[in-house]
Amino acid sequence: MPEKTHPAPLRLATFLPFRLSVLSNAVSQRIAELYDREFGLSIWQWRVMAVTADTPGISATEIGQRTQMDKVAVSRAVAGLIEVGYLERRPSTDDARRSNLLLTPAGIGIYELIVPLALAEEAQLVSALSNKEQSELARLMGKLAKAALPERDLW
Amino acid sequence: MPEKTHPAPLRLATFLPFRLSVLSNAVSQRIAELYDREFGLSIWQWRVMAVTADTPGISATEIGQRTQMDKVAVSRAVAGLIEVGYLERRPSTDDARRSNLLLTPAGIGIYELIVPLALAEEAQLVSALSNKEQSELARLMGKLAKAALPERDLW
DNA sequence: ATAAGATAGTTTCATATGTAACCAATATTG
DNA sequence: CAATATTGGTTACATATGAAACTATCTTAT
Repeated sequence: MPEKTHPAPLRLATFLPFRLSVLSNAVSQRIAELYDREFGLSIWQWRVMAVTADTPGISATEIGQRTQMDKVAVSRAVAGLIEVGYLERRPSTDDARRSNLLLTPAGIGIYELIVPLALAEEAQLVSALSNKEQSELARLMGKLAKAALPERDLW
Repeated sequence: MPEKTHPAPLRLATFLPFRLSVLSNAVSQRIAELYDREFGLSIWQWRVMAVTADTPGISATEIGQRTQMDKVAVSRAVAGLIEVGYLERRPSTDDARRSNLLLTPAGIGIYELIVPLALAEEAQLVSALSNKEQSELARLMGKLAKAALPERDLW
């Protein structure tokens, strides 16, 4: 006689999507608070600054790809940064739809202020892990990311 | 003569908070779409159902603790679930402020439909990892979580 | 050269979300 | 046993966010 089939167990606390979400939220919130409190920046604005610092003259679309932000979010973040004078928009000469985006000197100043704080925050976070564990985590996350969004290739 | 001090490098693509956020969002979005498309449920409603299934008679506050949702989010998710008939609210006899929450038979039915799908989604996600890698990931995430939110203890 | 897409980016609108104010009930304190 | 503080939970309001519509420019095909 067959056993009664038990419904498969699902404990939220061990369910990967849940754990990932909670962990990510906790981390994001911590650093978001830092950016906001100290510099009045949203996380989105910070991301835009980071890629723009890395690639001056980048376009909004490219920013979207690099940061995984949709174009509306990019548009808003860019507008806000221009508003406060951290970003400059230059019309592209060869395509009038595009703009080339650059950090202003003020933006660069802020950026260089934030970077060490952000890295320190990250360092504190991962300080619970050994170096080997850190790189292992990075590797596993990479694999997961590939499984979760095979279309886009990120890292 | 001292070297010019270079600003510390920060590449978004290797910055843990960023990677975590992108990965978590990608995963959450996939499963959110599943819950919504097939059952008209939000992720928050699903979480509430999951812990209520696990602990019938649970209170809203306890749900908040177990799911890391704030009380407003819990309130709204509960209201929605009652609305569609998946959840029942019973006034607690010993404390008139509390309610005891239970899945209705309909709610249980839906829950048992969702569980295998959710587990399958998770399984597909982690299928890129060996068993050893999976448990290692879980372990490392646990450590990180402890570092990121030492106050609350989750897992 | 021109019509029919496609692309870059912004604006609009509807919904989701978080914070603070709030109500009711219980617990605490003098 | 009042007065006060605390807790469980909801409501109201202000802001954030995403989808779709829109504008302007560029590309492609005829």
